Amino acid sequence: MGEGLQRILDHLRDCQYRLTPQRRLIVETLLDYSQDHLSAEDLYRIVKRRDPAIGLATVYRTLDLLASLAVLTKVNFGDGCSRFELSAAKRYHHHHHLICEACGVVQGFDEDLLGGLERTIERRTGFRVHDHEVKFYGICHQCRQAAEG
Amino acid sequence: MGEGLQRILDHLRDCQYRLTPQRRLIVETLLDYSQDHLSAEDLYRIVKRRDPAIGLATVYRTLDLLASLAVLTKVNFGDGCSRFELSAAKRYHHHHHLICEACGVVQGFDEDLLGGLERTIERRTGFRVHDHEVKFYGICHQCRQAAEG
DNA sequence: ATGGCTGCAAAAGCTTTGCAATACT
DNA sequence: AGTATTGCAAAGCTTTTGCAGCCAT
Repeated sequence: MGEGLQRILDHLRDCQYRLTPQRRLIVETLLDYSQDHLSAEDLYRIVKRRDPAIGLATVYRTLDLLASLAVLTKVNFGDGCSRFELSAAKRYHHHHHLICEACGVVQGFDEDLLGGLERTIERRTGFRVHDHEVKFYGICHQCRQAAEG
Repeated sequence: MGEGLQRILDHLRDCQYRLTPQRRLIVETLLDYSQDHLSAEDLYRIVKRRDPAIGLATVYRTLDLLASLAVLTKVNFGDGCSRFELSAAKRYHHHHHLICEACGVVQGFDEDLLGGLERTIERRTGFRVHDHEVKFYGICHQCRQAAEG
């Protein structure tokens, strides 16, 4: 079993939540697809292959639970549904997204874009910033080649 | 009549769209509330006070139209609906958002945070970036005072 | 036994669509 | 006349909720 999986399951237990087979399966699947940004529906379709009895509501409830424990982060790419990513992916606030307006692919991008800026903002606006999120919209390499070729 | 209003109406006409009373009312209202981030429902409630016959579908269709003409930009603050802002507010890519996690207020914020970065990203990832958007999550001044006071 | 969790189905939002009626050019 | 546009209602989607039954402690 992966170390990340064990850590998440321990965290669930520490917070007094039960480790049901459904929750375990959902967390495992999320880790299997850690590079993607799955929607609830995506995840449901995948876990249903392994446990046909699972219900969509359970998937939603588990995603909410994991988000409330900060295991997952909800992200919205404007395609009509919420998508989720492992919070581990954005440690240090250096995780951002490149969104291709042609094919819709979302690519993670890790770089300290705004280090030190949060304090400047607090001084100027009175907002105490906890987190930030940058989305870049453009055209990915492949779509550009397809358009030119 | 405001200059901004005239410019938008001209733009509509230039693109071969009709200037119906409903569209005119919606654009006027959007300009009146240019500081806010209205949802379709918000806007519907406001314009309905001036024209009780207007339909919600017309509001949605007009918002889509204005967004497709780049007059408006759709933004999502994770509250379950799309909100809109005048694109004029984010000329130069220097318009960002501060979102208070306590009271939900959204404050615009204009500063060149990422100038010059888009080329760096293109060199490193192959993405040609057209636009970007930064959201800062934190606690606003008032909520902090309320918590401390 | 108690309380958490599940699956189903229904309901709730937000948004889109089909269509007949209407208004504009 | 011809076509874009409207308003209504219905449908579509994602997400949430109520509830009876189930499972773990």
